Amino acid sequence: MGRGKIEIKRIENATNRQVTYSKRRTGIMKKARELTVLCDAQVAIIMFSSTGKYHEFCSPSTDIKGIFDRYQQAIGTSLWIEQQRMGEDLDGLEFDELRGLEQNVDAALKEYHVITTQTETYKKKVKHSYEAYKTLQQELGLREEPAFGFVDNTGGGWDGGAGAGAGAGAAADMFAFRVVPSQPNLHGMAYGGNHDLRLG
Amino acid sequence: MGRGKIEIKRIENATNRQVTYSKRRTGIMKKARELTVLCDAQVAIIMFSSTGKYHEFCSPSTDIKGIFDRYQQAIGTSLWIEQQRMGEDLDGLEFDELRGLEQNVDAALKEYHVITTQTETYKKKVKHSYEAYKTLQQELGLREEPAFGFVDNTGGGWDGGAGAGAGAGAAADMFAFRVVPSQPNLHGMAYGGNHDLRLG
DNA sequence: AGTACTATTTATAACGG
DNA sequence: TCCGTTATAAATAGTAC
Repeated sequence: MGRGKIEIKRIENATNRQVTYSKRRTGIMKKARELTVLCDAQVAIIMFSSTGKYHEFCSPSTDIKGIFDRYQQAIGTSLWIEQQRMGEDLDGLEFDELRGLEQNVDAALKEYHVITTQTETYKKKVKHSYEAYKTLQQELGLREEPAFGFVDNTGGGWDGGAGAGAGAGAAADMFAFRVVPSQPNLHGMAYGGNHDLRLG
Repeated sequence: MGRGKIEIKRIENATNRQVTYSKRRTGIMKKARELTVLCDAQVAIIMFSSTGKYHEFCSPSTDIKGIFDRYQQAIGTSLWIEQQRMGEDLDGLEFDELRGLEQNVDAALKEYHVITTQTETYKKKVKHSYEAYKTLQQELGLREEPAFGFVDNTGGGWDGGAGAGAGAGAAADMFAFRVVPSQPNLHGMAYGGNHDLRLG
């Protein structure tokens, strides 16, 4: 699709690589959007360029987290079935332990969510500001259709996923962010609280 | 791109919709693969058809979970910075509480991981069987290049993500699966264990 | 880092097993 | 539902701004 045919192998020239990345990223995002509309499908795409910038696409009426959750559940269900089969050869103890721990973790997540709520209020303010800014930016001449979750971190700001329904989705994001181990911004910060989680 | 131009709107005929989904899914997956090779990018794609079937693509040397984690971290870092800024208007208490809870949840995850290890052994066996099967299938005539994480749940089986480096990644998947709320297969199963998580 | 311009290559809609 | 064929629409490599 171009003046000449190209081999599918790493483009060594960094500039050309970046240009091709931009063009093809746009193409894939468009295809994804068409697929969701034509075929009533849910699609989530995350991309990181070789320079570390990320871009995303997400079907309307949901967000990346929502689709990833659904994916985990789809994978998890078959995993669990496999494990049940294998469990026939085991004494079943570790599954009981897993279930017990799951209850504890779930309870922890609930408490975590409650405490996060207050912070959510402020998070939403940032998000709404950013979205207002994005809307304005679009009205000033961008042809790209709204109502889709394109995101460009070049703006240095917030997740601009337009389809994301604020509320619970935002809270879930917050948690997922928290659980990521070794969150760099936490280092060197004093902790004075004293929450003792005793669950179950 | 076809005998006639089509409007980008939902295809009402279910059969045609499914056919178009299959064709265009293949096209997007191919484009994604080319992008990863040409531009040295990381790409993760999750799709759900209108009938609920899922398909995925993932760059080599990682898995969907890994890319999603990176995405969360990329999003999360800017979130955290925003929150630090907003924190100047607050007394900082909820951040301390969050940090404390994070420590507890992290500790819970560690213990969870330990107990999961035993089960991992069996999970890997399933995975390796599946990969062996896939390899054989490819050698028997499929032209599709290996070394990419295409997955088709139609096979009713395991995540075929070839690039996934077993070990820790698999454990992380296991946890994520567990934490998904309302995991249907857990209902109606007795729990006899008694793990009391007391952390911090 | 976009945008615009084409000659080409590629994807795919419609149709037939 | 999936595979092959073919005319056509779309994407894009190369290029210059």
